[in-house]
Amino acid sequence: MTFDWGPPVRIGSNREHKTLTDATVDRLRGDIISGRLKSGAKVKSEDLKGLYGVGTSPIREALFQLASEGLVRADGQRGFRVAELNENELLEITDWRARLEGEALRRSIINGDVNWEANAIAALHRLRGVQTSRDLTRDKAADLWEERHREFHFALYGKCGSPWLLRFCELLIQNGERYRRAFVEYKSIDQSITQEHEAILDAAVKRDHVKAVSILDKHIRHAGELAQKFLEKSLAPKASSAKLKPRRAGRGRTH
Amino acid sequence: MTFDWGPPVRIGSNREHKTLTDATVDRLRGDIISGRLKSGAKVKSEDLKGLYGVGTSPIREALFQLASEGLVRADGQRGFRVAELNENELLEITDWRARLEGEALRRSIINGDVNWEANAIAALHRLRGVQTSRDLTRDKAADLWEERHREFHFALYGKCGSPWLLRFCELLIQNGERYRRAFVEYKSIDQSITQEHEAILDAAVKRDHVKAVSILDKHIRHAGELAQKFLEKSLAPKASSAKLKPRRAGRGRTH
DNA sequence: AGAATAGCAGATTTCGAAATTCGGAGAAGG
DNA sequence: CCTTCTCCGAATTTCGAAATCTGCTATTCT
Repeated sequence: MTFDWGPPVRIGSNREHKTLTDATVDRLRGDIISGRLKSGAKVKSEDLKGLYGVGTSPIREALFQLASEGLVRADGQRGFRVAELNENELLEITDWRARLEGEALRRSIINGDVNWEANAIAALHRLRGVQTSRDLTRDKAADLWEERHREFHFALYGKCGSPWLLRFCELLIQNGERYRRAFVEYKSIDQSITQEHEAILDAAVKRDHVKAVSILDKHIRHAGELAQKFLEKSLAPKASSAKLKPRRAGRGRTH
Repeated sequence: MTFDWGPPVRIGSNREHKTLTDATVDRLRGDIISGRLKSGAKVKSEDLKGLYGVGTSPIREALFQLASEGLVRADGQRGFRVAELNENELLEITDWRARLEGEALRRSIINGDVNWEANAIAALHRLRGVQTSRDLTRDKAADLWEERHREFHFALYGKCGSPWLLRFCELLIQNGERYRRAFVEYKSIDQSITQEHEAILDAAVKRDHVKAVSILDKHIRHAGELAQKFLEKSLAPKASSAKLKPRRAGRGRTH
């Protein structure tokens, strides 16, 4: 009967979709974060209507929601486009992720009970499970790894006791993930990333929040630098491919 | 020609409304923050359609946007309601406001140029201008004071250099303002509040960020405690008025 | 009488089409 | 030849009605 307070904290795909709009939000969000919809691409509701098989309203409603989350920009009465990626924002997101997620982890370690530990352990185990997948470049596999990865992090932060903090982390993680998936070509997961996860969980379960937060900080900045390296490489070097963000997004006028 | 990066940072009422939906968002947000739509109240699109004189779509799109901002909750297929206020959230918002706005102010003082100073001074001057209004309980006057107040704070934070930080501050301020306006019965502005504004601006212009941030911190926690005091008084004491959230909200059916 | 089910009225969600708006192509004028 | 204005097609926004869903009420069965 009593409502949860604080902003709704919901990650990625929820099991039950009561509403067509909800389903569309998740699907669209997934397509943007994963990079299937490219940075800066125009989003034509007409196209999505066909693609997702829903009417105008759910798509439009989803678009407005994602605009508030920073994944999409509403452009006057000129429709919507996928938010542009840029290096400054990556830096900013990485920095705030490190700060806020660090705080969330610290508080969770202080507040967390055995159940919290169990959830985190379970989440890391599930993450290990998809780790072994050979081919993470395939959409399906990458989606799955990222989902488990998010779940692990949020299992860690779950007991921070602050819905707003969780919401902020969620927004940052979501937007940050776009950079990894847009630029980092990971065939298989870097071993050091995996080790960091283990180390964070270990310190967390031992209630050593100083150590845990310190590793998490390194983990996040590490990921940020990796993405940044690729991003620079993509933007700077060969002016030939300068027009990355290839037009191939909108399928309107080929040629 | 080039897009601003980072999430869109827009406060309250924007000058130009290109789209009916945009106008509806601002209007609805105003009605929620000001308390004209009460905490927990059901939001019937049918009612708003009549009240605002627009069709289903703009209202629905606005509702989804506000849901992402935390002012409204979307409830399965059971429609929307104004987000509930509660004491825990007030505490949380106050704490995060102090932290994040403090950081925003610190960075702005470090980055800010003469123009930034000028804007802040001008904003405070405009705030002083409405300060003299006799009757701040009237919607119009309170709306104006709050708008100027927000503008002053944001003028201060404007040079923090971090769109995400600004966005977070914006969300917190918005949601925090609801508590003041729901519970604090301010006939005239407390003198100490006014003095704090002056002191913050003074320290900011003198580039003393330690002092400025310290006063800001006090300012925010001060406002939080004030709201909390009233909130407790409203919730706890007389079970008689247990059904606070008096009906007088919607001016639709004066029965 | 109590519990469970069917039916109904009120709301909400979803659709498809009408009305606006944008941006460019082409004509007219300098 | 360049600029400005007008008109047209494409896309977006907005509306209003049809389809669904929810929660309550009345009815029926045990």
